[in-house]
Amino acid sequence: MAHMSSASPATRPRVRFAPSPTGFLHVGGARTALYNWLYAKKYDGDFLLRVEDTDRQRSTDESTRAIFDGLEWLGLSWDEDVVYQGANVARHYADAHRLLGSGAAYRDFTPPAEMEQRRAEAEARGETFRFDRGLAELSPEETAEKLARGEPYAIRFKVPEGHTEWYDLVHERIAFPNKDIEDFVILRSDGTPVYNMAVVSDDIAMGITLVMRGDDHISNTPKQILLYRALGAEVPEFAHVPMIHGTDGKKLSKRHGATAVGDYQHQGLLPQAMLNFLALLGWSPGDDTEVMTMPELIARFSVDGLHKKAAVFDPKKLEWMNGQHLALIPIDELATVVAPLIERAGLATVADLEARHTWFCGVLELLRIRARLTDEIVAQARPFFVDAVEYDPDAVTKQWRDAGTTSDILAATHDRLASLDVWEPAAMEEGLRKLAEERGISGGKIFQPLRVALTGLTVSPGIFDVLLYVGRERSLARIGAAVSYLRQAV
RNA sequence: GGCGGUAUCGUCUAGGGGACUAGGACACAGCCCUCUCAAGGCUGGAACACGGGUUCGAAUCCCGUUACCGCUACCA
Repeated sequence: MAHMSSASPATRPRVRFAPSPTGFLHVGGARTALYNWLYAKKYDGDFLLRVEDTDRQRSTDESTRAIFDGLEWLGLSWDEDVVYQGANVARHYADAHRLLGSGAAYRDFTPPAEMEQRRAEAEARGETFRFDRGLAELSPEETAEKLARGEPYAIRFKVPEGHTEWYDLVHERIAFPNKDIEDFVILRSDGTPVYNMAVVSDDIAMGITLVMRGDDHISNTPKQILLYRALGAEVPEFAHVPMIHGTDGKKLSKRHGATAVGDYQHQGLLPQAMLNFLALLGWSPGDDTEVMTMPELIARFSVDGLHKKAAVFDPKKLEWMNGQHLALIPIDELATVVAPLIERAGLATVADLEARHTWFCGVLELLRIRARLTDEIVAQARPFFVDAVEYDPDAVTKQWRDAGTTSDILAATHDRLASLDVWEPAAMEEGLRKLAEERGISGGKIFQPLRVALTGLTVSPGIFDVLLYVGRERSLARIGAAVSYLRQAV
């Protein structure tokens, strides 16, 4: 679409994210919010939040809270006050009546039950039900009569002849013949607004310049454009982004595992990794770049890179992405994120970690490269915090098979380390390699049993780093304890 | 059913007429590195849905078919 410049907006853009508070913040919603947020940041616009709570049956305060929490965790902060759609029903009502007054809409006295019956009958005959304006729109006399009798009525929009089209920022031109659009209800007979009416009324009031939302709204768009025009308002730009599917190609749902962003937060994901991953699910910078920080994402984001095709959510790649960000994040920042988790695991208090900040960061440096989730960091941090380790049975059978020779080697290892002048990796390695040479065994024959003695496990960071961060006293004590344990076992 | 949307490795994608024997990433397999595990490096298998056009030439443009998705409510 050469004639549309989607590269940058002419006026200060105002975009919005408009979730219904009927559940938790879904990854699909989070991504829509992200794209809107990115767009606002990129072009120095406003990112507004509107809670579409007009469905009183399904909307809950708990959901509203969960959506706020999710957005806050992700760092997708919004401008201005949150708009609650339910607070604007008076305006929606007034706008619907304005349309009635101008002749763009009409009263429909048909009881909902009758409409339903007609629909069912048509279906029973195997026909496609078509709404018949001729049956719904009454003459002025009939209308006046029913009005006088106080009969309830809904207000329907009178869809004009012709066709409705727009240049979607992701799909380019989309057109609908108006004959395929029924005269839709904009105000129910109980006086409450229907979705399309509320959305358009609110978007106009909020000064929204670009409506970026899921492509499940494509068929609502012509109705909304018609409403803008009938209301005499400027039609905003539209960008319909694709859906996110589960691994079976179906719309993402609970069956596909975690779909709420809160679940990922609790699984040990970094918000920037979640955002980076989500950004790439429906958008591409145009080259092979994948791992990006938020500033990079803002700099590179463009609606031109938005995709048309639904993407499948791959948790494996999300984890990989998190691993990349774990390696990228400034260590102090990581310490801030992990410290509360360490405390929750009962290993140390946040205050304690602050007091030993340098040491703590050193431990994190050791673990971050090996972990994909912050939870894994916490699990692997255990040996650095506890007083005595528990021996993993598998580790014992694998590395301590022969208790006699193992205890012998560990005892020698203990003495060699204890004789060191300085407690630092280079000296440790030199001493232990020399010991191995003297005994005519490989280094691994010393390092592996030692690893079990220090951590209780078969896997850990480099053994000299473990010795360094566990510290001289505790290391020697643990090795001694292992020797006793093995001698007792003999 | 009607209308609309979409269609490149298993998955995320690059590609916008010749640079494509189709590139990268995740996952998978092997190798290297190595005290274990990761990380990292290297290698490998793996895709243009199908059929017609347009063109000297199509993954790229057009049409159709198929498949999938969405909408079709006095839900949002």
